Amino acid sequence: MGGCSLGDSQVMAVVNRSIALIDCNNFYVSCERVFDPSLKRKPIIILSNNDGCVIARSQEVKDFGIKMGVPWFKVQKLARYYKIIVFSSNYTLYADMSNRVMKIISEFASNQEVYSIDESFLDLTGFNHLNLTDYSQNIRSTVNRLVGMPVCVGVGSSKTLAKLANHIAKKCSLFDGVCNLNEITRNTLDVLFSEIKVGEVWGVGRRTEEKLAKLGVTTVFDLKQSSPQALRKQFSILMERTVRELNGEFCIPLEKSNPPKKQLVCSRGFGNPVSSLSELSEAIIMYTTRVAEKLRRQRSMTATVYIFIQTNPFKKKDQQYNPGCLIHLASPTNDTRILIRAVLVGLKSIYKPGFKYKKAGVMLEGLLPFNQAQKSLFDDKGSQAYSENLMQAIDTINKTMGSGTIKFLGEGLEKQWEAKAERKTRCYTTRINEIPVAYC
DNA sequence: ATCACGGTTTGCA
DNA sequence: CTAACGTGCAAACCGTGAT
Repeated sequence: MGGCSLGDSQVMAVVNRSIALIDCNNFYVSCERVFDPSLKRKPIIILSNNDGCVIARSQEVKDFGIKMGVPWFKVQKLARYYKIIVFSSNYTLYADMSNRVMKIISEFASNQEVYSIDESFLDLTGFNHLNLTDYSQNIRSTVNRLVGMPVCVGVGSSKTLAKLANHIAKKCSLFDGVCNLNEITRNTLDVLFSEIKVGEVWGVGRRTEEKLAKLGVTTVFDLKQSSPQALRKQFSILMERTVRELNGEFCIPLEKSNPPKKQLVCSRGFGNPVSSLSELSEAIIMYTTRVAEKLRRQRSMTATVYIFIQTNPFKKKDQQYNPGCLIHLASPTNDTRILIRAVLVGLKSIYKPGFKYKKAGVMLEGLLPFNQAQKSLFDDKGSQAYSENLMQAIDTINKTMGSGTIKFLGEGLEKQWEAKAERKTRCYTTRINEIPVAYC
């Protein structure tokens, strides 16, 4: 905090924060467009895993009124009518593009929180001598020039306001991609906020919006004028914070970008329903392998594994059966082989023939840092070291030669159950054999 | 009363 | 021809039994 050099002065100036939220426009769609510019200005849809739901849409598709998250089969005809171009999601490509974008953004401030695959907060407090609107325009053009990714920037004195500002920047072309709420007058702000539905506020979901409506709170302005104390009683501490943040109070600090996860999951629906124990085992082994890789990447150990299998809840006529099984391991591990042994025992205990299973998953809970993992009394130091070296070697080979180069026994090669991805583009940036010839 | 706990709900991207 | 509906987190909330 500047201006505090008056020695014994206890009065600290309350610095008005400047938080920016940089959010990519139609992120998945924009990733595809970077590698095929002919897709620009064309209507594009990206499908979720298993080609199940619509999870990203270009502006043209939003204008057609196709909603986020709708099952693909419900809009397939409409999509054909509008000549919409459809892709399966290519997470490898999107993750790599995200890393590039975040790296560039990180150069614009010392404190960055990567909030999601396409969003990042920056703390621009202390940059107030600059024109932050210009500075934000600079961020936009730099990201666009270096990786071809269009982004919008919202600036406010709290994370909640930065989010809201970003929403405004995206909706009103008047703002030219940057909305800085800190340089808008109080009266204009009130008008602006009374035109935005309260559901747009970060932390207010569908249920909370309904509940707020019953109290007569329907716009952002209404929520901003509400009493934080009163709302805390009816909702929770989160709602109190949200109201305070709307009024410019900085309550929710920026967090570390990659805190180790407390829980790791790998779950997936099947391309075709599965009934046999052998096929379920293959799927569960593959998910266990993936989740164990995540575990080692964040240098953690786990003492429990939870597995589940599920029938299709949308098929009301089918008999439903959704069992799960929590397994406590003798001592914390990150060894894929130990985890596989455990989950197979668990799977056998819950499996029943005669059901059409649609989805399965593996979950690791109560994770602890590798160096804190309490080794069990009878643990043999030699086998511990062997296990660590083996896993490290496998991870390195799979990382450099391509994931799946080394597999664990039982994952299967046929994989009849594997999810559908019939319209996937190439991994342009991460797989040498998928780079288009023209780029070589 | 209060706590720890586990399962459920909510929200987010 | 028909049927076809994601994944991965965190945290609050809430009922329960134990103390």
